[in-house]
Amino acid sequence: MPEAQGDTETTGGPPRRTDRRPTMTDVAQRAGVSRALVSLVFRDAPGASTATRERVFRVADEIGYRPDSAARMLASSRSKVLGVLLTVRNPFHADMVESIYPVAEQRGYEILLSAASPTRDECKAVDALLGHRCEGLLLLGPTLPTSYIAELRRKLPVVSLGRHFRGIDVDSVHTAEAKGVRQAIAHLVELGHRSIAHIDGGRGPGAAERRKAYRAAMRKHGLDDYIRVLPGDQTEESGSAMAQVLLAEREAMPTAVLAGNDRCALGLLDVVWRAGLQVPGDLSVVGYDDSHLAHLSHIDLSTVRQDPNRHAELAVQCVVDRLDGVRDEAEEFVLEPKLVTRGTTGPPSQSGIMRFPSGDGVET
Amino acid sequence: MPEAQGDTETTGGPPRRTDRRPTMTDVAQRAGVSRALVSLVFRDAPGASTATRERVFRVADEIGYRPDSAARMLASSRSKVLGVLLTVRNPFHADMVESIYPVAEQRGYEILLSAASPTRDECKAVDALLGHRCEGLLLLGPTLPTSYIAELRRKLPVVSLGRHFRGIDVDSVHTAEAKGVRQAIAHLVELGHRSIAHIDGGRGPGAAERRKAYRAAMRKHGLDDYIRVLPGDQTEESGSAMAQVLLAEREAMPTAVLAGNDRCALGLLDVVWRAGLQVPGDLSVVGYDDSHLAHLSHIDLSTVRQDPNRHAELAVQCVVDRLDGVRDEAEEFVLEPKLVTRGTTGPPSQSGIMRFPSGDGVET
DNA sequence: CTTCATCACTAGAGCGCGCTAGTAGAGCGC
DNA sequence: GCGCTCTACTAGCGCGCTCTAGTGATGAAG
Repeated sequence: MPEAQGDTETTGGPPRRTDRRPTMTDVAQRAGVSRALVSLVFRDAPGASTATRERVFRVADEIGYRPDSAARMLASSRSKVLGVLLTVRNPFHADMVESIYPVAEQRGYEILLSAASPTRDECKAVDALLGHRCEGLLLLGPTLPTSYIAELRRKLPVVSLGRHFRGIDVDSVHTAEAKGVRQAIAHLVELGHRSIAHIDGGRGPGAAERRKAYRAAMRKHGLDDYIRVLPGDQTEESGSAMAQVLLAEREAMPTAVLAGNDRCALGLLDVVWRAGLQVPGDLSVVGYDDSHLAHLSHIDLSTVRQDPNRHAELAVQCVVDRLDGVRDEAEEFVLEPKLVTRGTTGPPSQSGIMRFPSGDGVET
Repeated sequence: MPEAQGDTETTGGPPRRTDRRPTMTDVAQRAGVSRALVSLVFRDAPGASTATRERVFRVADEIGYRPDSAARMLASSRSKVLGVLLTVRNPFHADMVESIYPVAEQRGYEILLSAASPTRDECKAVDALLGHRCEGLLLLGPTLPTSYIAELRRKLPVVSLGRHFRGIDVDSVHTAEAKGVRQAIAHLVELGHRSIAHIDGGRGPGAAERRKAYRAAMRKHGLDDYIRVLPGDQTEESGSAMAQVLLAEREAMPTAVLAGNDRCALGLLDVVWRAGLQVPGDLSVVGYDDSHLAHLSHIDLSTVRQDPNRHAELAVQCVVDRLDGVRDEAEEFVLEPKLVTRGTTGPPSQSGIMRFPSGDGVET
């Protein structure tokens, strides 16, 4: 049977798909040049006159030609694609993704997203990226084991955002967690807080460092006795659960909490607000990340800013440099965090319940 | 300078990247069969003995072979890839993405994610997907103009989730918005509410229908005089902004609010809780979507459930059917919404005075 | 015996592009 | 005329795979 491959004018063919996608050959024919020339033009390579260049673009536009990235990457054995592993529910990841797109584009790379979720583990998500010929991988707060990352790294450049892997040849971009935590604690202490608890981030990126830094900072301020790490996991759930725990303590409750991240802080805030406490009067709360949730006006969360844009920039540059063979040894970019004081921190209330027994060694 | 590129067998090549990726030919050679046979095995096509099949898989595993999807889609002119357009910040989209992955996989399709954001409009995101040879498109709550969608549809099967486009040959999967709204209003009325406001979703998916249904439902219950649509846009911001507006009204404040979606409800709740009001006593709140945010234990939001899993299933099936040529005319899948009553709805408190205990807890 | 179907496998032509090597023609100096 | 360079273009191979059209080997039917 004759198979009329519908082109510009439909030919009432079999119940097949829509129009055949135009190829470079179509453009070449219509523009009266060779296929190679069209290729030149689309790669923005030298060797075509301005007039021809324009004509080619015009014709391409007319017939709706769009370079086929599959063929392109096959032929060039360069895909110009970077894979991004993210957790789809994480707002800070969302922030970074938004920053990654423009940076990658500027460097001439496309971005492929692959989401990990409860039902789709990170390995699987990474596999999908590899199958699509990514040249490099940006892993957002990966929880993959070090050995797996090392294995990955043998295949392609990998950069981990928000988590540093020591001992293996993998680049990383993360914040100087300790510094951020120190700033947060210093801020709270300056406001007059002494009983400052920390909700831990569990196995989450940066959690271990934050925990450690919290303890150190508290000690530095002579608040050893107030050190209190509550278990958590960087989700709203853990924030609200810990809020319940704290509320149950009433008078013994800390006057400030450093949450494991913004999500955790939000969970906590919701419960605290709901219980009728004043923030920051009855409880000051500091988050971590400064994800877009934090600066919603009604939340107005004091938090430690991790610049997603800068993360993105460095990470993309990292991978691209590796691909260009500019660099050979692992690099660790440590970004300066910055405490952003908003509305959830303030002096502990003077008028309410006296939380601290005055005159037993605690300075005021 | 000599560049020892540590791989298994160094070939002192140019300062190139890591190990060459193994190809089908490598597997074939090592397994002592033809390339075509390996192809057969990996496509799970008939024509290979079980023994050979196993051997091929074993060898492939040994050398770390992974089919190259670029080459595959080029050769087959079937990419087996579906593109998903999402807004990376939208939690309901996150829910749907999570559901789409397994469903697509089961149908033998891969998923490519492309995120729209304030700095990357939907057109651009769609373009990226097209460049990657997606065979079909799932658009999550698209805000693209109808004409653009129609144009897209001429190139490939498209299904819109959460929004219906009338008059064009595009499939859609969405909830019977009116029904959900009716359930919500009926629930509130039954609890004794009369003054029920609605925060509008602006141009968001389903917003127009919900608005209309809200008005109709209120009228049905004889509450014409209480009809009140507050402007909004399905974000936390609009929820909190409207909460401020309502709080300022004190005694005149409605006793219940139907928010444009869950995010909006959350923004509203935060402000209301913070102001010291009791939910649901002083104000009942109903969301829309039942995104994962809604059932966080501390939020415990009454909301109208839109089943993301079912959305995903139908949408994928929709596109796949089109690709298989099973169907030819546009189809509209309307899903049953289901009111989920949780902790944010209850009878209104008897006296309006109760709602503002101290008389100056709220700034105006 | 021949014929034919079936099974297990192979040869080889593309898919749409990138890219190297090459060509035609113009311009220029001698 | 010659050779030379430079610009503007083209021919055609091959990236890693799929897929049609085969090939030989085996066994059953005639």
